[in-house]
Amino acid sequence: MPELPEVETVRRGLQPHLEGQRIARAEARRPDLRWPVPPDLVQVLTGARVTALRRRSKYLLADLDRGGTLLMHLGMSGRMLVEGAGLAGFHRDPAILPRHDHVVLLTEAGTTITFNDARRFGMVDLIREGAEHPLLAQLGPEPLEPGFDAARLRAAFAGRRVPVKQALLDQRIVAGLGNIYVSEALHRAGIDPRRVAGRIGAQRVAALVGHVRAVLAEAIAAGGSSLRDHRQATGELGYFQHSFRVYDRAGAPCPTPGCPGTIRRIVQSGRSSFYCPQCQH
DNA sequence: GCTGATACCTGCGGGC
DNA sequence: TGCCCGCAGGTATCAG
Repeated sequence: MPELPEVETVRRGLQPHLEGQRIARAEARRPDLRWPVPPDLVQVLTGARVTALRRRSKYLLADLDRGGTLLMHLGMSGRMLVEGAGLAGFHRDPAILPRHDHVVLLTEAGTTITFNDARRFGMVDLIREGAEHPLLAQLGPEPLEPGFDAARLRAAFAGRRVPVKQALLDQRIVAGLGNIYVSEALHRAGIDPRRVAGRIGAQRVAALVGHVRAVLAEAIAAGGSSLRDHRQATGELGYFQHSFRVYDRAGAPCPTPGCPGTIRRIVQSGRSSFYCPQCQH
């Protein structure tokens, strides 16, 4: 499910309920996620106060006052549900099955925070104090921060013979992009997703950087995209899917003014790409 | 080192 | 109505 905008939306929804709160009780109900939940997770979390809730790429990181960090990834179908005190009026979607509640945290304020993931592609792990987690070690720059610029992206593309679509999905090149926003950014930039990454000119790479930033910022402002699974932490829907120009719009007219093209779906590396053959080159 | 294919797991929608 | 198949927002691993 979630790409950077969805994870950031979840983080913002969770922040007031988790940051500064002490975890009164923790439960690890199902340890066999993509990577096994650490056997001491409950012991480490119980009684710890969350000092900060951060995001890095598509990962959520909750720093603990006793040292170490709780690391979470939502995979493709993961959700964070917030229920309990002060949330009157929130009703859990009955389609979210309790049997997929894998990790449950109860804060001292009486709020329950549940990691639910039907497909179990998500993960929950601990970063020990002073250690670096291997999943974070090789991540590229955050696309909304100054470290992501045209020079750096061009250098990362240099010599790469893979299609630009695939290169942008490589989290070592830029962290946080996924299938939806890569298609959207490439359409805005007028770049064919099949174009070889290392053969895109400097000007077009610079434009691409701007479009990546813009599409992510707009999606965050809209609360992310709600397709099959994504909900904000409070259960609300994001609405950026209504702004998709190409994603999941195969057969529709290209939205670029004056373009006579029709959006096409192709498969690259086993995943759908959507683009306009008329205005993306 | 780079690239493409595959696997992981479950739910949903479309076609028959 | 029920069954089967393909597809889905991610990422690590393996073979070539």
